[in-house]
Amino acid sequence: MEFDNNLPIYIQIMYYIKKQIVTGQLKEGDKIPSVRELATELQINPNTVQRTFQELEREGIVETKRGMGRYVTKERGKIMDIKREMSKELIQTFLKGMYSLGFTKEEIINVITGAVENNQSRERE
Amino acid sequence: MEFDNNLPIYIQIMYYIKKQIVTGQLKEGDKIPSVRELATELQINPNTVQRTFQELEREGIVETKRGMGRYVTKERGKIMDIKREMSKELIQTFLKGMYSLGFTKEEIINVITGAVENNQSRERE
Amino acid sequence: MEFDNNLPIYIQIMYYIKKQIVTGQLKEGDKIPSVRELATELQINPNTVQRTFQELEREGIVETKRGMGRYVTKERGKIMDIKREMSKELIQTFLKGMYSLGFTKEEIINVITGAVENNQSRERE
Amino acid sequence: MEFDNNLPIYIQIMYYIKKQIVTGQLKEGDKIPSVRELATELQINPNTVQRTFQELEREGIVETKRGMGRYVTKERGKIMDIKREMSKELIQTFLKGMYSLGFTKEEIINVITGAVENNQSRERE
DNA sequence: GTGGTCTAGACCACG
DNA sequence: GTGGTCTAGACCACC
Repeated sequence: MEFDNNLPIYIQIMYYIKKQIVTGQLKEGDKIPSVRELATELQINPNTVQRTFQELEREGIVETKRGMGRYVTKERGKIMDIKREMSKELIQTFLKGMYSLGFTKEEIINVITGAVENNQSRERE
Repeated sequence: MEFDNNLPIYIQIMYYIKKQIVTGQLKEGDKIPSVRELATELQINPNTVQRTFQELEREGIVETKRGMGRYVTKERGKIMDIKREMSKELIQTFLKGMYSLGFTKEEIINVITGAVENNQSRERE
Repeated sequence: MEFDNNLPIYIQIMYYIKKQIVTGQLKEGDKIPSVRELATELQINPNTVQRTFQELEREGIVETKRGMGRYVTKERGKIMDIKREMSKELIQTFLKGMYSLGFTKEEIINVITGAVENNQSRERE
Repeated sequence: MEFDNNLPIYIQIMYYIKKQIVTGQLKEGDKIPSVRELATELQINPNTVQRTFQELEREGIVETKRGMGRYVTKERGKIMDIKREMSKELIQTFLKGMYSLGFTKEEIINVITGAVENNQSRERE
């Protein structure tokens, strides 16, 4: 995994894990890797991983069982929430940006339809 | 103008000016405000404005005439490039995000069409 | 290190570091001094050093690892590029100047051969 | 004539005129253009031209005859001095740079011989 | 007037 | 500890 220098690493890992949950690669109740494991795997400072997990816990996505590791929350609703929330933010950022560049509604729909059909930006990283 | 605390001020001003150029509020060859002018207008430090302008110049959007101020580049092509580039980046970020959340092409088109028609995120700022 | 008043300090430090890389005093992957270190060592303001490093980074010569310092790029090719680029620029400036003074090719070769053998300008700084 | 943004315009014009003198396009005693003429021709501020001429006068290359305009000095020695001085500076800058990049004497001669024969950097601007 | 550079010192997020 | 950003204020060269 490569990191984007403009974003805090711990945020990027959060996204990484959230995506795994949302797309089902990590299911409800699954154990997630330990701090040390993930740190050596991603070649980063354990403190950074620690911070990632703290944030995920704060959001209620991950739960700690003392001495047994960390687990994805079992609440299905929570997981759906994440997906909805993340997509909503993506959409808003996108639309706000396009509007401020002067694109009209029609243009936006056209441009997205075109991009999706040309499979654009599916590759890359 | 209000600033978002999560993004460097100089980046936000860059966007602000780029948008003005892209949407035609600033035309090719127009003089842009001096460092000191903009600094007092936006209530920020001249150094911060200076940095903004340096970046814009590096991108070839703005040109400096020694002792006479700064001007929007006269190359029309450059301006079109900026618009294309900015929208392309928005689209890629959006699509990449949606795909990685597991959305299909059809879902993406649907969700955007819906959002656009409900006028979402048009207000704000 | 002494600074020439006619050239921005940050440019002079850039050259200084580039030379160290090109001549092998700094090798690929080496850690370079932190902003604060170099600032106190050179008796200049940290902001000035910061600017130097930003420029070097923009040129791809130096890479930042968040919270861990900056490192010379590991790409050997890049380093060779720098040397080639720097010498090419020296040569072009020199030749262009000599030609525009009306020197012929033979005269230029003669004058350089002579100068080199008399060890000119080897001393100084 | 195009100007390099990194060098003061008045310096660039000084070089421009000196070259014309050294290469014989302007001969001893020739009248040089008036401030106004040169300013409109080069599309720059008359103050800038004025400053150019002041500097040239300070160096004894140009003489003012009140009400009659400015003239290239009639002293041949002076003109030879300029050429020698300008070339000497070019050579020193060049050699100092190459040495500090780690080039040896032989390499410098080789590289210059090669460059001269390939007619490099003769074109451009 | 303009932009370019520099200093001094501060605060913050990150690892 | 690290780098990134910002403020405040200064000085300079240039036009």
